[in-house]
Amino acid sequence: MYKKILLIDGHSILNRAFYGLPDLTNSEGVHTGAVYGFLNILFKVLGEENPEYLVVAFDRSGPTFRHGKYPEYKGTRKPMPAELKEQIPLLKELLEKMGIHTVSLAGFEANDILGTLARKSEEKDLDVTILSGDRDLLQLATKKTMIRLPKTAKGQAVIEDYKEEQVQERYQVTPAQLIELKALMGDSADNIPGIPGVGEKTATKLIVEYGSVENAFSHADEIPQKRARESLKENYQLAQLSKELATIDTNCPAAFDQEKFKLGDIYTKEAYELCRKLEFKNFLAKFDPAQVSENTMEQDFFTCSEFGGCESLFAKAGQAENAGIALLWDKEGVYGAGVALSENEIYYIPVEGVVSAGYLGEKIGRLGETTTVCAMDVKTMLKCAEMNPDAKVFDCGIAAYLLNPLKSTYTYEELARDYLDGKRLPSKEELLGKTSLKKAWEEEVPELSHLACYMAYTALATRKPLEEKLQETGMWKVYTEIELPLVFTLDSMEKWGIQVKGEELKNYGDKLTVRIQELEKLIWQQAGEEFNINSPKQLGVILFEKMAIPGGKKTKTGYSTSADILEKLAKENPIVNDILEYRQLTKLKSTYADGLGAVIGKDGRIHSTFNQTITATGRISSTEPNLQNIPVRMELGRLIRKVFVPEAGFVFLDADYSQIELRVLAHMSGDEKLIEAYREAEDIHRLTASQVFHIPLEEVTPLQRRNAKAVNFGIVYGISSFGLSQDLSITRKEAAAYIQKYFETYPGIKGFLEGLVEQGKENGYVSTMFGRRRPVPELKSSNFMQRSFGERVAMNSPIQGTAADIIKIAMNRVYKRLLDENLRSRLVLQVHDELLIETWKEEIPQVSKILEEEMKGAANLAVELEVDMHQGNNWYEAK
DNA sequence: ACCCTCACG
DNA sequence: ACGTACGTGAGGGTC
Repeated sequence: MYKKILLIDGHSILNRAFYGLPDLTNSEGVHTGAVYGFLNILFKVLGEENPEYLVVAFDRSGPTFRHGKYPEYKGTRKPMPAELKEQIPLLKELLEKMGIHTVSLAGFEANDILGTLARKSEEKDLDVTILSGDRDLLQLATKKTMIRLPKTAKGQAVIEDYKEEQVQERYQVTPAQLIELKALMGDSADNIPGIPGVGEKTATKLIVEYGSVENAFSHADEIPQKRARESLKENYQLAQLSKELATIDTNCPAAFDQEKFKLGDIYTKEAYELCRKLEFKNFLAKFDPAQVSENTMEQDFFTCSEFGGCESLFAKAGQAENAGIALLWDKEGVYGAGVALSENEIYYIPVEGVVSAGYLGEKIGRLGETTTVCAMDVKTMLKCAEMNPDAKVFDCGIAAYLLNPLKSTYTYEELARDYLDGKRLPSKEELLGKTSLKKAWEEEVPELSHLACYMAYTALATRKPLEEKLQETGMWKVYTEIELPLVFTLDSMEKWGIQVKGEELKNYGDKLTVRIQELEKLIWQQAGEEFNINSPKQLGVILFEKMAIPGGKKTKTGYSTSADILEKLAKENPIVNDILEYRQLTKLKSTYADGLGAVIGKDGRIHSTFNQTITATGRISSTEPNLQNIPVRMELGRLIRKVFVPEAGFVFLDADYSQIELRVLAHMSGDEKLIEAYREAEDIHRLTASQVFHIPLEEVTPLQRRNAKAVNFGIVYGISSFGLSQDLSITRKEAAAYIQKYFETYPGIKGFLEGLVEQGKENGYVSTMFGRRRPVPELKSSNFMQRSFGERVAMNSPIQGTAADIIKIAMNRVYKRLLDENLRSRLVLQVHDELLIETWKEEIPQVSKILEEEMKGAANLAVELEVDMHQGNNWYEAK
């Protein structure tokens, strides 16, 4: 049994992986799909071959010796897409971290390196396997050298293997004669010229017969095919050149260093870290050889369970400048806390006896008076630990969100990896698996204490690097002046919640049910059978197949039955109308009547969660339940708002910004005409119509106003003629004409939006007025769709984000004034451009003033910020 | 787990 | 030629 060397054609395999797989990115927008695919193939082959030695060869940029012979060599190649190009250094880094030797050589292609190393390996009596996607390498096949070509056959990844024998079978010639074939045929991919009039069949015949180009030429007169005969005579020199170009140089100066090629342990810690960063979840297990315990900090963890110990721990913490705090809790209770004072003073405090949840909450709350409490999620902590809005806190989750708002989670192990030099900590799942906190606490699972300690440590340790990054990126002010105070504002809103009349909500739901059942019968009758109307699949079949309504396919999974499609069919098909009504009612019933009913607390109020680290633009979001999408546009749905009521003695004051995004656009673009328009207009859409269509204000028709409004929206969304045409049901041409007219009317807008795209391309991110950033990795995509999306995002995010910044500032100010002025009124909801205050009746004038002042004064724009305000005895009336 | 649909700004 | 408006969350169906 001979020892084996595996030689890999790096670019070729990466290339294959890139085009064969969907273009994956990790949550930071780094393209990783090709590297992932490369690893997949690598592991498969390593498993099958079990080589002693391994080398990956790469092409080098710049001309090779072949260009010296033929400058047009490979001249027709398309440039590599940016998503692929950026993965090359990534792959090299990964290979290096796996201890795999890579080679490239100026003036030579990877093929030459592979050929040279293959021959040298054979001389040392090694078996050789070459892994590549490039068939040119088949010329290297021998009895000891096998070429493996990964292929996709019927959707399945398979590898074709070629030794000398298989080449002969497949091509009827020896491996070396493949060069002769190529010399005659040429190769359009490499831009190697062939002999005109000679294709694969003729070339094969000639080489089978004569063995080489030279011999064929010397017997040219004997060639029966006239065209080939004359062409070869005429182009003999060209064929010789092509042969030189096609020949892999097996004597290039690639060093054979057996020691370096030796395959060691590729499952290194460094490789593991990189795989984590790239989010190759499927490979992590492979790379994770007991490194957790090697990297453990657990010797520095202490448990502090006695009352006296806890007292002195918090006393000590109170002297420190910073303390990392992690509270372990869920809806059922508080189980313990982690307290980190330094790298080797990390404590776990289980809830037990006098060390109760209340005790811990109070201690942590107090701590914030003297020491900066660093935590992963301060708002959640505030649910147990009471703190004033002026308490000293640092929220690592929010800091990390600002630095990259595109991630879906901000867990401590990710923060440790990203901000503590790749430090690898075990995740909650790794520590506890699917065990609940409660169960782990009851059974005194030691990993529960580790979890608390790791979290507390990370919160403490990441503070400094996070703060530095925020300073560097110019987001420190956004963090300290907007986001951090907002934690307390939102916490207060969540705690107050909003009162909901459960009885009335139920009645509303029951009324819906009556009508829903009527509609159901009606629809089934018309369809001629009973089916699940809620199933788009079944509905599609009924409408477009059984009833043969013309409307056609849309999605890849079947027929589209979305409202905008159905609306077009409603006129001629009564069933469609009923379906639309049915849809509307079931939505109201399930999501709102039933959905909201299920989350009314024992206090008769709904306590939504306002998430501060979700959106890409800086908006907040609302969950469990979502109170930011309560119906308003349709009257029937709007009625739901009547069940949202203030407590006795209070009324609702609702204040919303008027067209805040358009005003932000006017300000940020500095477009004089639009700014001027806002200064004089009471109806901006109407004025836009008048200016864009060059007609007097009084003559603007409702349709023209509607169109202008749609264009105004479109501009904010990152206009495209297609999107506008869809919205207005007009042709793209017409839509494009509107846009053009708009830009002519407001010349500053066009330049501004283009500038945003430019900035996005140059910096990789766009920014709001206050410095909040949004990365836009899609701008670099070579895919038209993705790039266009990136452009729209670059245009929209600064506008939406600035509006979000402004209302956040207003919320903080309103919240602070309500506190400072000792008012009973309280902020209860935010819906992006709207604030709802549960207002003590006697305080109405004062609260109105506060809302007006703080909302208008939140930002100083070239255009006034306008606020509409209403009051009422429920949310319906107040809107 | 993922898609479709639809509620909001 | 590509096949879209920007930002969310929830419920139901399907696999």
